[in-house]
Amino acid sequence: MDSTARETTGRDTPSGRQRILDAAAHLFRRNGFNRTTVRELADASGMLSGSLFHHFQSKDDILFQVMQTVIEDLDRDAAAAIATAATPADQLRALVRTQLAYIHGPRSDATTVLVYEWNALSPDRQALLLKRRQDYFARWQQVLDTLHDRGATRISDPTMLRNLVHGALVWSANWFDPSGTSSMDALENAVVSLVLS
Amino acid sequence: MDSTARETTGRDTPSGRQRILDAAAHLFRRNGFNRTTVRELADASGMLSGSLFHHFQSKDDILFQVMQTVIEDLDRDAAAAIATAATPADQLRALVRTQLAYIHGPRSDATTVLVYEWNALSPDRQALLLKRRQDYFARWQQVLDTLHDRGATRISDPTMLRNLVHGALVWSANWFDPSGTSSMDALENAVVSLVLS
DNA sequence: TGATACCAAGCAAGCGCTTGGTTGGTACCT
DNA sequence: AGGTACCAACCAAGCGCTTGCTTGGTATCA
Repeated sequence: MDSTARETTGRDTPSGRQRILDAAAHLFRRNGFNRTTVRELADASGMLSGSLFHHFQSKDDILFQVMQTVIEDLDRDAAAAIATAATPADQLRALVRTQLAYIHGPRSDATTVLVYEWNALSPDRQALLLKRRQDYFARWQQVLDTLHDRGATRISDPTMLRNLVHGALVWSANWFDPSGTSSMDALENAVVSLVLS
Repeated sequence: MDSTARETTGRDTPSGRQRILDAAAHLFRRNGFNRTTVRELADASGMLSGSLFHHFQSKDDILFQVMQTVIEDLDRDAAAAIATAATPADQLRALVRTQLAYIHGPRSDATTVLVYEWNALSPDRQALLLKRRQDYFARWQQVLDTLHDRGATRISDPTMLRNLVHGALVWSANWFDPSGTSSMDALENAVVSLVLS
């Protein structure tokens, strides 16, 4: 499901670079990119602020790396999940499950940062990530188009449906508690049944 | 629908205070609260930075006032919209329409700021707005509970449904263009049909 | 011996906010 | 009617602090 283990030197102790990325995802999510200072980030990574810039060019670059890693992994996992699904309905479910796993699983910090701190990233670096974003949305679009052609969706405009579902999914980061009363399966079922007629 | 005309001295020229609030909503939405400086805000309001603090205690206070105004108006308008609806299904439609009017209408800046800059507000000021937020959600909850009791919804958990729909609605600020090809009526219909079975 | 990873110290710029003062308008008193 | 007092709204300047980032050096290990 993920590839968190990359960028380490030993087998168990994350490298400085990875420690920074993990701490950044966590802090950027909780306090936002601009409210997080390089000193806080260095502190959480177990070093002094100046040492961050041995690993990254700038604070902006750290945000970019966090986002790039997660968007590439998400797109790859989504493609793999679709490939193993037999029917279009199963493909939809696979997409929903993959997205929910990113939003609420071990990569939740980086995923939430990707969605909600997008505007904090400098426009030129946004442009570098845009293609992957479009690729990912194109996978959704194709599945929903197919379902629509077969009359299986309850909304006539597949693009609008994709946007609405995407909103419902990413907003769940703000209210859904995976350890709470309702399970992630229940959430998955609810989202899928929103789409299908 | 709104009460934008308050806080003015003449009939057409907004007071300094209102100019600041309008500019703040616009800038906070486009650049975020923390990336907006008091100098930028003052410039957009036609005064120098120090003069802002004649009208407000702090930059934080400006954000608070923007949010408070819009949340109170939204809650009031939602209550009024429900009151004029005959059936629960009409009440749902009224809620959707009201929310969409705020997200994409003349109050879109302040509404988007309320949703997406919530965490930029200091916790003590968040607490001051929490009751209104809860009141607003309670209106949704009541309508969805009623629909659920009558078997009119397609998801068994009304609270989960409320959260999913809320996400779909607020996310539309990031993609929907009211002046584009698909109208706001189409969006309203899509959201309503997402809920009803 | 050279590369890697970090520390210690601090710089330049920009931040939110404060201060003291000016101005035009309104209310009151005689 | 004219003088006085007051006031909101703003300007001009800058203070104290934090910010992202740089620099020069040191320890470790290949």
